Formats: sequence, structure tokens, C-alpha cells
Amino acid sequence: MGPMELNKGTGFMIKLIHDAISVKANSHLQEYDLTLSQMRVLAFLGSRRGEPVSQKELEKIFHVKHPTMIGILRRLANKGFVQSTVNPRDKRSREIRLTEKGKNVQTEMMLKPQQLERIMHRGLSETQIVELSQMLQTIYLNIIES
Amino acid sequence: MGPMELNKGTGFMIKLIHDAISVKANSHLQEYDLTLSQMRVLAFLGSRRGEPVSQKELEKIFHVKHPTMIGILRRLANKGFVQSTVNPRDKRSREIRLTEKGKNVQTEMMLKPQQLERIMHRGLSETQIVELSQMLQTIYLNIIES
DNA sequence: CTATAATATGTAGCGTGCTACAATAAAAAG
DNA sequence: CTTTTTATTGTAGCACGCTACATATTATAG
Repeated sequence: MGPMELNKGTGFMIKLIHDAISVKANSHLQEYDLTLSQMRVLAFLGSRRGEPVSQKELEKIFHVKHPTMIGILRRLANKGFVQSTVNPRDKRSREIRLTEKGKNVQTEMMLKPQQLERIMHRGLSETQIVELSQMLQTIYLNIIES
Repeated sequence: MGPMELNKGTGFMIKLIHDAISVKANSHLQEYDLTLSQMRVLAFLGSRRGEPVSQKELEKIFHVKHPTMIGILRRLANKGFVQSTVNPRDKRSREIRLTEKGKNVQTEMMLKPQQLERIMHRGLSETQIVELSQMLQTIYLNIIES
């Protein structure tokens, strides 16, 4: 059960880390009635300080297809964290905003993402973290462009 | 839209890569009527050369909970790639084996996983790949143990 | 031996990805 | 101006993670 058996290729390791992050983050976010993907969206909306964002913009920022973002926003809206109104200047489009409840929970959780990052980076030097980030970007672009 | 905006933290990059691998691999595996998770299970069963494996073993090897593995195996069995029989020595347990169809598709796809790995590693030196692998293992253990 | 605990599998239901198909509104072409 | 194309959002249905609850069998305690 040592680290030996973990050496199964980069793709598999990425999957293991992804799943582990989901489980860990979601269990911590349960107390706020939120998931990791939902929290990321709330954090982004909070960074906009009240300026509305369209669904399309959110899809591009989070690199997901539109049915995925619709689902996340629907659940956030059902729980009262965000509000979605038709854009009067383009009735195809919708403007997404934080509600008061959304603003409150967002400010309450501002620090959380950095905490998990710090835990992940334990035992790695600053130099290594920079190199890791560059390699991950390289890998991502390699896949996308293949 | 350059690489600049990708710099959003290790956790988010891991998610992006995970999702990109899924989409790319699954689109290639469509012709075999398989998904990436299903193919990984078939590949492992193929490496056992006919020796049956229990569901519990597969859960440990792939680091998933039992309902997840049950689902993957049920879909593989419905498509005729694997066979599941009760273990006569322990009727709680089930023995999973490849069918002939499973063996054929498994040998046909032996090389595929390495191909995607090679694409992912483009532009990285051997040294970097080793360092990356070590850092990913560190990160995984950091999360698990936190 | 019997009662209890542990183990392996199964079911139900949810969130988040996806593709494919559809509807409405705006922009472009004619 | 009308037609066609493009853009944005929506719906249906699937795979695969998960948790929580349940069932059946084996192992352990008493």
C-alpha cells in the first residue's frame, strides 16, 4: 500500500488527484450547502463586485460546455445564491449576479481555496511549484491541440 | 485567450487536464463502444491472463468506491466484455473475468494508453517527467493524508 | 452453538462532466 | 425587408464519481 503502486502514468495520477480534491473539498463545503464547482463560480462572481456575467462568459472561464454551466447555475439559483435575469440589450443572453446570500457565503469562503492549495504543495519548493505549474500548462495544451 | 489565463492554481489546472483527458480519450474509444474507465479495467483484467479478480480488488486498484466499480462492471457485462460469477469459496464475493470479446478488444487497444501519455509529455524532458511524477505523488498523498 | 461484528456486494439518488437535439433572438446576406 | 446564418440558452439522456442505506455471507465473541 506504499507509494510504489501509485506510479501508473501521468494520466492516471491526474485522475486520482482530481477525484481526491473533489472528495476533500466537497466534504468541507457541505456545511455551506455548496460543491467545489459551485464555489468556484461564486468566487468568480464575487470578484466581479456586482457586475453581471453571462452564462457564455462563465462557460469560457471554466472551460465547460453550456449544459454543464446551466446545471451549476440552476442549482445555485435554487439555493438562492445567484440570480439570473434576461439581458435587456440581448434577450438571448442572461445576466448572472450574486444575491445577498451569495455575497455573504462568498466572502466567508474567500480564503478556502488557498488553504487546499497550501496543503497540496507541502514538501514542494517554490521553484518546484512554478515548474509544476508550467508543466501542467504544457500538458493541458498538448491534449487540447492534439 | 493565451496561456496566461490558465494560471489559476494547481487544483484548477488538474481539473482542466482531467476533463480534457476524458473528452479526448472517450472520443477515441467510442469506436470500441468503451469509455476510459472501462478500458482501464479491461486492460487490468487482460494483464491477469485469465486469473479472476474480485470487485473489491478492482476498487482498491482504481481507488474508487464500490458503487462506482459496480456501475463500470455492470456496463462492461451488459456489453459482453466481462463475465461476473459468484466465488464458490466465498459467496459474498464475485469473480470478474474477460470474455472472448473482452480479450480481443483488450489486445487491440494495448498500445493506446501509452500514445496519449506520449502526447501529454511533448516538450518535456525525461528528467521533467520523472520530477512531475514525483510531485504528483507528493500532491496526492498530501491530499489523502490531510 | 448462537449472537454479534465485519465483509462484499447491491440499490437509490445526487452533482458534474459530456453529446445531441431544439428554441429563440440577433446579425448577416440577399 | 426577408431569408439565412450565427449565437445563446434550454432539454434529454448518459457515464462515473460520491454518500447513505440495505442485504447476504463469513468471521468472531460469548
